[in-house]
Amino acid sequence: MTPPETITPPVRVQRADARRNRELVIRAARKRMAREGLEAQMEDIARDAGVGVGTVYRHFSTKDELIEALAFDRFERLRDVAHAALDIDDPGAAFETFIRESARIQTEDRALSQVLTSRPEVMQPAAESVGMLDLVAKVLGRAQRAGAVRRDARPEDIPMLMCALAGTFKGPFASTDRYVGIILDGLRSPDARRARLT
Amino acid sequence: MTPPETITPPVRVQRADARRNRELVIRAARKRMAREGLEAQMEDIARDAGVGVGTVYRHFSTKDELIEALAFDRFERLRDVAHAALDIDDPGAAFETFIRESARIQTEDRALSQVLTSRPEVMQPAAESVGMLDLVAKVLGRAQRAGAVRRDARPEDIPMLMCALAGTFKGPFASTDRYVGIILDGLRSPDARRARLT
DNA sequence: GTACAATCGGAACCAGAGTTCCGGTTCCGG
DNA sequence: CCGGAACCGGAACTCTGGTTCCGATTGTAC
Repeated sequence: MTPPETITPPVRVQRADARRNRELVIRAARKRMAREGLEAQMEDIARDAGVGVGTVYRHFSTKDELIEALAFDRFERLRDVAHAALDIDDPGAAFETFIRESARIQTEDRALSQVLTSRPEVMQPAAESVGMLDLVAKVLGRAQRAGAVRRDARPEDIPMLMCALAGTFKGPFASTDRYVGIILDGLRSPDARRARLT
Repeated sequence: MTPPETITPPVRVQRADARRNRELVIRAARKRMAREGLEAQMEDIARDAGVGVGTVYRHFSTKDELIEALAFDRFERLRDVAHAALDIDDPGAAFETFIRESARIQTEDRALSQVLTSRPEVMQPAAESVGMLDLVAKVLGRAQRAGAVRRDARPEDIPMLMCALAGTFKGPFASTDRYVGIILDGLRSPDARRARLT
């Protein structure tokens, strides 16, 4: 029997500078990609983070892996938004808040909207990891039962429509709020829409 | 005075094979790009057309130029759709037809939707060359005056919303018709929507 | 039929962006 | 403090895909 104390814990604790640099890289990547989208360059990200490209690759062995990490991160935020919506009493208002808030998050992050529209292989696992579809189904179902949203809307429609909105942010004069409003009206149940006008 | 007959007409008539090849290239490019989007490769296009890359470049001195040519082409089709819509008597139906038909055209051509969502510098001249905005304004205005479409919709919204739809075609289970329907409902005037339900 | 200019084909070239590599540096346990 | 493993930086490499070049070919005017 080897004495127990010689068994080094298999999880090597990361060196402090490594941990710090990883954080710097993530922060820089988030900022760059929010502005420039997925085509932001590794070189630039590294420079912003104040490290060399090599360091970036030590932490994320590939650009896609970095993108994926950021995507997961964003979806956690979306999950929080959904949870917050579920805390709102009025189901219709909850739904609207959820949609508007998610749209805002996308507006602020070009990379996210690109992942949504053209990287299903990245988006799906990220969405799944936070149980996004279930959450959406909850928010939507509640609004439908309350008669605020049309019956024939399906949970999968929501991400799809978010994708759709994602496309519009680049246009010369896109006022996303207007489009969100139009889509919300399109999603409303006829009754709800009529009620809104009084 | 030089004898008039020696003055060669400045417009050199293109050789027959050149004209034919140009057509082949365009056709091949259209097909490839409809399927694969803007990232379709010159090499592949050339192969499909049965010519060498050099030949492609003789006719379109750059990939962007080729893309532009195809875009112009597509916009001509959209213009025709708009004209056809203007021939429909019922303004509301005309509007709906126009939207649905344009959406269909986009569904069938990935490159077009990519140009719409991420190449304003290509799209704008193309749209302008066929007077797209005016046409849209006409179709929309008529529907609005007839009370079929909400008053606060603006002509620029339409291309924007088309852009939006363009984003959704790639998703795993996108039934574009549903989304077009939702957006149409969102665009309808409350009266029109109510009337629809009876 | 001939000549010559336009055209063609595709190998070679080039630029950009991701990725690798390794000598130098830094943290950390003893 | 010291030794060495972990980590860093960034020059160099690679791979991809657009673009160029030029000898061979082909259409057309005479």
